[in-house]
Amino acid sequence: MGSGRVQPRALRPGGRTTRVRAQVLQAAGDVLAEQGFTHLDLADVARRAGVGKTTVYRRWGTVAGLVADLLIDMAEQSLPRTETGILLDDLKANAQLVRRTLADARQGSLFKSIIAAAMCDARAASAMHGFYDTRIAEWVPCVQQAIERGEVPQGTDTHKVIRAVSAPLYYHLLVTGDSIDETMADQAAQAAVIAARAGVYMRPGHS
Amino acid sequence: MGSGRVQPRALRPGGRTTRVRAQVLQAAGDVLAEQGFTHLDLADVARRAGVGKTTVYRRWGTVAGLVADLLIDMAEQSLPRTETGILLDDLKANAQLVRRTLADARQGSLFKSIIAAAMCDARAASAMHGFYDTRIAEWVPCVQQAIERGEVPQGTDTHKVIRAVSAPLYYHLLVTGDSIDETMADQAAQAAVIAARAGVYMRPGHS
DNA sequence: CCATTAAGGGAACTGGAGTCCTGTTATGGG
DNA sequence: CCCATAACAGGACTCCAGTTCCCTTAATGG
Repeated sequence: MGSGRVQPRALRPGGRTTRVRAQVLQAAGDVLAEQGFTHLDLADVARRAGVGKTTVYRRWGTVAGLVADLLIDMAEQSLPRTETGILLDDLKANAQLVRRTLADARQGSLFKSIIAAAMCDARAASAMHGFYDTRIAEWVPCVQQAIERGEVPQGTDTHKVIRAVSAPLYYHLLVTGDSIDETMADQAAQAAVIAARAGVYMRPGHS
Repeated sequence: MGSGRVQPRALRPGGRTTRVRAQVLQAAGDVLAEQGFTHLDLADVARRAGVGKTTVYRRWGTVAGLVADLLIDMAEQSLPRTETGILLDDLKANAQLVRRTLADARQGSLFKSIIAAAMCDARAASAMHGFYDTRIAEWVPCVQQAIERGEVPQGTDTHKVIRAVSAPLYYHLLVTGDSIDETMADQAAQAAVIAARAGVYMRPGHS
């Protein structure tokens, strides 16, 4: 092929491309929060973002693809984590953070839309799994430290403990529509700690 | 208005109407399980049900409306409940029932689609809440009996205990796509019992 | 049985989501 | 500073989900 140096891919992440992505993701988040998953058409997103409709279709293709990219973006924006030195208090802080997120008008609606997308499309689903993996991993050290302090038994599955905190809150969102009160969030943390102490969340292969 | 007796509503629940509903709901469930929420168009449902497209649009109108009616139908089909006399065993049975439902190819996909619908539409959401209310209420007596036996403290919120069993299973479905193993279901039951015994799920106003 | 009228069926119509084509902008290398 | 081209913008086009209109079927009451 003569001089055909196969350029592996000459992407242009500079200026405009990045700006367009930011604008589109912002608009997509707005629409998802305001109108919901089913009312999201890409033309509308493009209009709000002040961007050509073709661009959105070319780069993201489908609603689910857009949600997937939005989740990747969200996962990168890490939230600060408290560290009190007492497992219960750390988990209460986590539970309250989740509660506030789901209670917030914009964030709450946005998460509902994201869940809807994940239930409909495999790509959006795995993006969401990645998002939660990231968020859960941020809080795992709390449990790890509790193990080292002897608060919970050796061989405890740290991820399971963190998941046990959020689970009742998300489930509540699912089965009853109403928002989660602070008491319930604290209860979720308490239940997680008590079960972890009792050795319910042991990794397989530990006594 | 002369002879205008205002007939409150002269519905015809006989033969055909009921049959059409059953056929349409069956088809709707099939499509939701096979194709998912986003790929559900009412014309396709009508074709599968062997029913006129207009009929489906007239009676149910939207995808969400169809899901709502499907949930009402599902809530009516009650499932048998075991009663062992030991709270942990009862809740393990419940957890395994939920696990099997979500693990089943058809049922699992169907539930994902239903959740998607509920996250998009208020009517579908309240239908789903009603469905879960029914299902949870069926298992509440297990906890009530445990209170009477003294297994868990007086003043325990029975509904919260039942919800605590399902919560980790649904959350797992959400956060990681993979199916739920039997160990995890048992753990969910164990955690619920331990937390309930410790008095985490007390109704407000009890010591 | 027959009359009445809910309820269903068929087919043409329509609006907007998604695609395609063509021209324009601005990024990055030299 | 300039060229090559990645990436964007605009508008015409297509196709089908959802609507509308009108006719047919069959449930109900007497």
